[in-house]
Formats: sequence, structure tokens, C-alpha cells
Amino acid sequence: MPELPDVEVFKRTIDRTALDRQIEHAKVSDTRVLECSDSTLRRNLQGHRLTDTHRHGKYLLGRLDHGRWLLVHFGMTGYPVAWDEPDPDREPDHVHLRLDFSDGGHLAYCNTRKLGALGIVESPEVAIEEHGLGPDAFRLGTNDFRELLAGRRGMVKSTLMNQEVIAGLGNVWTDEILFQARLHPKTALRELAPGTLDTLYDTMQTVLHEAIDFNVNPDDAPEHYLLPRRSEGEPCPHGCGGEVAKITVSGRAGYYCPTCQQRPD
DNA sequence: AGTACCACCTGACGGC
DNA sequence: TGCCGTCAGGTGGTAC
Repeated sequence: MPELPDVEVFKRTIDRTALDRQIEHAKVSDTRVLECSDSTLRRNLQGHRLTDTHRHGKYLLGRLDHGRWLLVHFGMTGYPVAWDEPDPDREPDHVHLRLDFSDGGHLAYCNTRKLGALGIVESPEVAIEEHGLGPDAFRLGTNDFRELLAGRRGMVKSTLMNQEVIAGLGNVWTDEILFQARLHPKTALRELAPGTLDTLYDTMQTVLHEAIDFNVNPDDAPEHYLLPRRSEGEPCPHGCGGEVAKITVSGRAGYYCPTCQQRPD
């Protein structure tokens, strides 16, 4: 599930627990998510420090003190875990990479489903280029947003989820944004008035920032959020009296309120 | 260009 | 209890 808000929360965890700490040892325990060799990863980490992090969409990049960057993608089930217990083997489940700091702390990359990525890249720009990512959803203005979507003929949900257009939105947060903007997921972009696109942009910014503020924890979401009600038959969080329904858009399961989110016609 | 579907992978959950 | 099918959902590839 890690999308932009989740990865931003992960970034803050890593900033708080790992920056400027000497990496004494890097242990790779699962090579299936590596985009580089095991030895390249270890060689670039051991004896070095992370000095800064940068998030682009769902990717997290950590600058190392030699200038190259650690690239991390969390896939659907990835997350970082930091702990300070002296015993490095008391680690969480599904660890793929564990960093042991010289002062005794640890940071692990965990990922149950092994759909993710770890690698070493020259720069964030190179990584963005190689993965064909559009601009990050937080680093574009309302004019950029309108221009990026202008001339596209797809459905609004599919387009927002397309990382080549805008980087950061996945299934869950796209649904939330469309619910709050009261747009049907299958609305064709070309049907949207420019003013509606501006509203959609504002909603996207608001929802993503709020999500980070409540640490992406569904239990802490505001009352009017769809997030804790992502299943068929749940009462509409806008209180319209309708029920949450499931819809398939481009092969992805989406949730929405058929009463609040009508297709324009 | 856009849609649809599959594969990757594994844990959770519902049905019987 | 326990097996089994289905779902989850990010990315990437293919077919149309």
C-alpha cells in the first residue's frame, strides 16, 4: 500500500533514525528485490553514512556520503523498521536489508511480498528518468497539473494512478481524492472543465497532506474519509445515505459512493 | 494513447 | 480444524 503519504511518513522515520550514522555492516538477506548485485549494495553502504533523503512519488532515495544514492521502493507491502536493541538478530520478519550502525542502532527494510526495489543509483534524476516517472504530486502547481492532464483521453482514476503522468498516487489515495472531489472514477478527463481540474488539484493536495498528518493510520482518519470504509455496503462517509460500491477500472478494484460520485453527462 | 489482463509474491479471509 | 480459492495492490509486460 505504500503510496506518496506512506513513503513520506517512512522518510521521516528514516530521517529521524538513520541520518549521519556510520553504517558498520549491511546484511542482505533476500536478493530478489535488488536492482544491483548484492556486493554492489553492500560495498556502497558499509563504512558510509546516509546524509540526506529525497522522496519522489513512491520512491525514496538516500544520499550516501560518497555521492551515490540508495534507491528504495516499497512495493505493496514494504516498510522500514528502526530499533536500538543491541542484539542485531532480534530483527522483525521479512527483512531484506539490515543496516547495523556503529553506535549499535539498526534499520531494516522489510517486505513480505517481495514486490519492491533496492539499488544504488548515481542521482535521483537518473532514477526518475530510468523509471519514467512524472513530477512528484507535491512538486507541481495547479498550472502544471492542468497542463499534464490536458489532451489526455483516459479515465481520471487510471490517469492519476499513472506514475508517468504524476508520481505518487496509487489505488487507495486516488480513490480517496476522487471521493473527496466527488468525481466518478471512470470520468473521462476530457469531460472535466478546467475549473474542475483546479478543484481536483486542490483536493489532491489537501488529502495527501492530511494523510501525512494522521500518519496514514485509517483509525485516525477524519470522519468524512473513505479510507476506513473501503468495502462494499459501508455507509457513505459523506452521510448521503448511499453505500460504498466496488468498481473495476483498468483492472484495478476501486471503491466509491455511487450517489456522491456521479458521472457527468 | 488507452484499456485490459497477466505475472510477480505471500498473508489474510471466507466458504464449506 | 483445515483445505482452497480469492483478494490485495505496485510495477511491468503484452495484446488489442
